[in-house]
Amino acid sequence: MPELPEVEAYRSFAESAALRRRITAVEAPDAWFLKRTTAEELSGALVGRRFVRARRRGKLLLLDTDGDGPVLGLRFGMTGRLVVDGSMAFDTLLYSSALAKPGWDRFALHFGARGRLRMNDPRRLGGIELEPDEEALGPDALSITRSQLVAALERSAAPLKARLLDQAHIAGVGNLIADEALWRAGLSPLRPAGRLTAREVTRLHTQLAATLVDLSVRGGSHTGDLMPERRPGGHCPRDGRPLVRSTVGGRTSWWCPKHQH
DNA sequence: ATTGTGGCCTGCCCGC
DNA sequence: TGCGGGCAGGCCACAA
Repeated sequence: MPELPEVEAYRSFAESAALRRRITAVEAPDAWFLKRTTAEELSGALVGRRFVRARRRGKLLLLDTDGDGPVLGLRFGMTGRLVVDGSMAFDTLLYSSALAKPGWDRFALHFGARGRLRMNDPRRLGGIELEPDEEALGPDALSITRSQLVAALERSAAPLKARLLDQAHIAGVGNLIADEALWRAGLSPLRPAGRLTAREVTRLHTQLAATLVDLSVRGGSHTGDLMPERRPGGHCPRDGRPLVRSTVGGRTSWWCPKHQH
């Protein structure tokens, strides 16, 4: 499930492997995968150009093209992988087969005869977009400031976790990282987002940043301390209490009833 | 605008 | 051995 750490790895990989190469062809066999665009439009917009920069905002990977070319936006959904010249940024992805079967290639750009950038996505939940609306996303979770976090939470009656998952307010937090950060911060996912104390906001800000850095270093959003216990019968790794499971913000959520309030 | 719900997509895993 | 159901979740459309 690509969350922020995975997409950041894809960005870094694209930056090292896909820039300054001439795009010679667009291969878009799956029209479903193209959002608000077509194979013809993509071909006309991209062939002959080169990527000059790889950026990321939340879970959206952005590839800038040279000249007055467009921005290409890549979304990975839950199972999407980035493959360049046969190499993947991550070899394994939870909830996704370890194999990147060729039949799951949904989109590719050719760099001459041999080079290729591919998106391999078994479940087709990702997609490709030209000129995505970057401003529709909130500040990136990795660099969000405390005051930006306050702004994202204040006056919201939604459950805290639902707000954290709302990409329009904070970009990049997915289900696993939300559970991990709330567990570390000792905050219940059910707390009304706008009712945190100043001290609690500070704790959340600190622990969200620590979670993102930790999981990136460890190798992905499924490497959190809570993760192994995020299952029926699981216990809090901190104090041993049976974890509670319920749906919050439309997502399966696990948290500790003892230390998360 | 806010908040909640359901559906999309498909592979995998479990129980029968 | 095959089959059906449930589940995973990022994102979007839609409702109130």
